[in-house]
Amino acid sequence: MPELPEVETIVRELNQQILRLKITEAILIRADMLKRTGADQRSLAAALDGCAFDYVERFGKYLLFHLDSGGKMLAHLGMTGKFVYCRADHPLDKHLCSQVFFANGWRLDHIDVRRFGRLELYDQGEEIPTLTQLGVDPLSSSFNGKALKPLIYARNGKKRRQRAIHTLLLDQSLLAGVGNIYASEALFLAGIQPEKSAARLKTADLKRLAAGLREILQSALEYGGTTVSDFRRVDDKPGNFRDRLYVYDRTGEACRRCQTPIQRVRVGGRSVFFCPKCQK
DNA sequence: CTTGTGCCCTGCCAGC
DNA sequence: TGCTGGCAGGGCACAA
Repeated sequence: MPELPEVETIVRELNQQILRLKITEAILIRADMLKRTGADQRSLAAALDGCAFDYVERFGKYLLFHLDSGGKMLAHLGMTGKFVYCRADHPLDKHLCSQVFFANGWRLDHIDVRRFGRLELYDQGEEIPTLTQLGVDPLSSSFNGKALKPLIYARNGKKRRQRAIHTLLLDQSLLAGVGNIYASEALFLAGIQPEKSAARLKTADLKRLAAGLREILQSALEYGGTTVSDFRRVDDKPGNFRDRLYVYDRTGEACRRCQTPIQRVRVGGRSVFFCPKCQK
């Protein structure tokens, strides 16, 4: 599942490979992937044909493609989405959702098995509400323990949140880009039990949690992201961070720090992994 | 406002 | 062997 490091990996690769290439044709194959009202099968071609991408940006787990027309294409990869840049005659994937053909004889495929992902088109100057609602980005320079305070205090006032800290880490309006894998990993690095109520966290816990988030996201990025099953880079190759995970998907395996078997629990309907000895 | 639930969708796997 | 049911999950709509 593409989270912050995986999306950042893709964005960097796209910026190296597809900028300023003239788009000869864009085809929407799965019309239901284009989510905004009024969008139909022809909308993608209408927005992209004859243009070129100026640059691609990441906001949390979203990719924002800037067109030289001033228009923008917002993409989310959901659970199983990927962008693959390949020669125009490369075989078609069974789960192809859209294609962008370039004048250099290559194409960019958007492929998504479960179709939890989405594309949205925006005109020049149009506001993108999806992005303005996102919380702080854990790789931004200003990110620290203080930036995590919205996780433990309700939006208006001093009332403390009672929910499990793991659940709050997944809330994109509080913290943008963290998903199930890195929430588990960061809580391990911070030594915090994932079911612990946010109300019981202290300033020192938030400081360790912020440091843990930065560390795990930064190192995952250096390894091109984590592939559990579906994530692929733009060249269709997997990321290399899976072997370095501390707890995620390691039920029963030895903790890398104390050898205690890693446990799996359900928190807020999600599978969460932790070391019962290292995390309190 | 907060919090919880079910839905979207397909591949995979256990069980018969 | 081949079918079936359950499970997985990010984001969103909706309910309480």
